Amino acid sequence: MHGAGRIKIVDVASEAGVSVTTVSHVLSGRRPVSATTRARVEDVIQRLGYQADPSARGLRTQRTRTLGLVVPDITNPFNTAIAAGMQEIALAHEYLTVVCEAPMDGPHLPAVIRQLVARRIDGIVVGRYGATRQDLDRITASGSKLVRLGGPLAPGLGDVVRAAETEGMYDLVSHLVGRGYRRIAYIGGARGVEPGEERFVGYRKALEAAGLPVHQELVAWTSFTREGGRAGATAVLTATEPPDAVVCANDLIAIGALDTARAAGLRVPDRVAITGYDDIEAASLVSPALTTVLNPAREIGRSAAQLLLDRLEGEGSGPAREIVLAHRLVPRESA
Amino acid sequence: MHGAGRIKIVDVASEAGVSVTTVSHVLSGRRPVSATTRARVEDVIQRLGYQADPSARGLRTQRTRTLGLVVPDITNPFNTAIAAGMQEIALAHEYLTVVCEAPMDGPHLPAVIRQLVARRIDGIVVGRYGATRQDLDRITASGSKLVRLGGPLAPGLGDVVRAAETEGMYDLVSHLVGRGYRRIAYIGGARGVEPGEERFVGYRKALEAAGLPVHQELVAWTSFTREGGRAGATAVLTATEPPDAVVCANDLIAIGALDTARAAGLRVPDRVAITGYDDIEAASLVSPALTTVLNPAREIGRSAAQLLLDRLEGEGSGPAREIVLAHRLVPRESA
DNA sequence: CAGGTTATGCAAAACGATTTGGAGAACGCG
DNA sequence: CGCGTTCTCCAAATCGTTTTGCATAACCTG
Repeated sequence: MHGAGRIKIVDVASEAGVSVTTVSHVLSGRRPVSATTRARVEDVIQRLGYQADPSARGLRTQRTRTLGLVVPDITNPFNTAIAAGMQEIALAHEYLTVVCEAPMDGPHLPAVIRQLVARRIDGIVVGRYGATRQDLDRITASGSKLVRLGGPLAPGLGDVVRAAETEGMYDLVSHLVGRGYRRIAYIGGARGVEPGEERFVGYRKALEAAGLPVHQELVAWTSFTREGGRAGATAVLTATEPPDAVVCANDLIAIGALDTARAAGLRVPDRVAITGYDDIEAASLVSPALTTVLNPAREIGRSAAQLLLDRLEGEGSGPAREIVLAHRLVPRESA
Repeated sequence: MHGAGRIKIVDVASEAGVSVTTVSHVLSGRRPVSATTRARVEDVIQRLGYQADPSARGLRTQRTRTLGLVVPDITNPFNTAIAAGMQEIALAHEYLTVVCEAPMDGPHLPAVIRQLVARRIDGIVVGRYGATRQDLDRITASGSKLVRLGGPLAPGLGDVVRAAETEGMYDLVSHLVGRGYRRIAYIGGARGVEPGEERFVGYRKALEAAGLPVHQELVAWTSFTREGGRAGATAVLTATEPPDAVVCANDLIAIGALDTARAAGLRVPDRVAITGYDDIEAASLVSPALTTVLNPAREIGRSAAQLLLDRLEGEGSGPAREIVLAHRLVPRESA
């Protein structure tokens, strides 16, 4: 019924003919143990399948060997790819990863952070959204290590991992220029939303570098949805001198733009090229398949976990660090 | 730095002028406490923001107040929707949810299960895939509660939650019949894979019920991919007497079938209707948008968590239970 | 071989909660 | 008023580790 006789460290000790102290030391390596003793103990551990009780260990060490990830939407594949990356690194170090959903609407974030802190989660990765200074402070004040996904690098707010949005868009637009496109329009999502702004900067810089002007009538701001893409595309495609390419701030917008182009009878990419950003699954499933840019989400997760583990296993303090990861261009049919 | 002075139960006790025992009792309600004392203690708890240390509590109670979900692919939105549903219920009971990825290839599953069991996770939900009897036994033997997503209801193997695949497909095909389609083809994924087989049964039964024959030349078996859909559609659409509708075992197959139809110049749904199954995000993004069936993943997660909590908080034993959830037809443009 | 290191292992004290056997107070009843 | 019940609350034991102060044993070094 109730796990009958789960073996404990004293069982291992007596079976191996040593004290529990010694077993603990071969486990942690905090004090030297002779090679022969160590071998005997390890053999017994193996044979009995001993695993330290995490609660007992946690009580003593004040550590849970657990990493947390907080995201606004757990069903978004980006976020889960980040989680998968974290788990990959964490499991190798015998850490568990818990991913928590804290939707943007309402005060979910503080509540979830409180939960994680109360649980003594060793390291917490906070996704990119409205985390207040107070929320983040609560994490660091509790002794948990913090990594943010994006945002400025500030002392006392943990390390940062982010993707090179600006550079990714720069590469994409340069790619289009290289393929001969000259009048390149831009459809952005809502103004002022961080990743979107950075992408727009990349767009401007790429045009600049190619000696092309930024036509005001060729940039439209809408929302990060398919509907927004439709609206933006109508605006941009009806310009007095229409564009030969439309780059969109994300894939959903691009799919909307595809709708408008199809409705208008414009063949893609022959008459007009359309590109997305993020490489969501649907990007490769629509037709023509979208040329887009891949967000290195899994790699972001790996890096974040590694940063946390460095702080936890190695020196806890030290200056805040930032890791910037490159995006990857994914050329497909739509350009 | 290190959480400075986290308050413990003795702090609460002294502040409230009672013993720690009393505080514990008002927390657990295992022994009566006078109304006035209870009020005073609860007030102090509130004011000081006391939260019991989970390790200490876990050490004593042998419980972690944590639920686990094991899935083959964490980036699959189905699986994360299940996780979201679990978390919704779990959080309300102050339980945490951890979701672990154990890919199908290789012996990941036993390793992950070992991890969870070693961590004393109170309840574990195992997704639908090759879990051996031995894997599952390890869970129940450890004292953790088990819920499986699909599979037969067997004593000693925990409770089961599953979606009504057969009925879902039955409804879909009946829907087509109701709209006047008569020669309805079927493209299945690999033979012998459980959910696929059940869906095929639903297809057969629906035709039967409508008094329509199952034409052998109108059913094709391929793989659960877009490529499979293309191949299956070519086979089925070139039958001597072509179908007026093609139902596919999942959305990816349907998207592939859409490709073939488009390539052959067959307008959808005018010349031929095409339907999917699962309602992945892309189903609504392709054009024409796919008529499909929604897998109640979030609801599955909720039910699974509820089953576990029932066992954990209420009576632990009792006969194995099974919850079957209905699918929901999502009519869109492709039919 | 004396004296000083270094290796090795033990016993006991934490860690912070829950739970149990009782002690003392309050109360009802004859 | 005496006695038994019921309310309250307390002190102490317990959960399974890690860690620290010591006691040996083993090993150099001159």
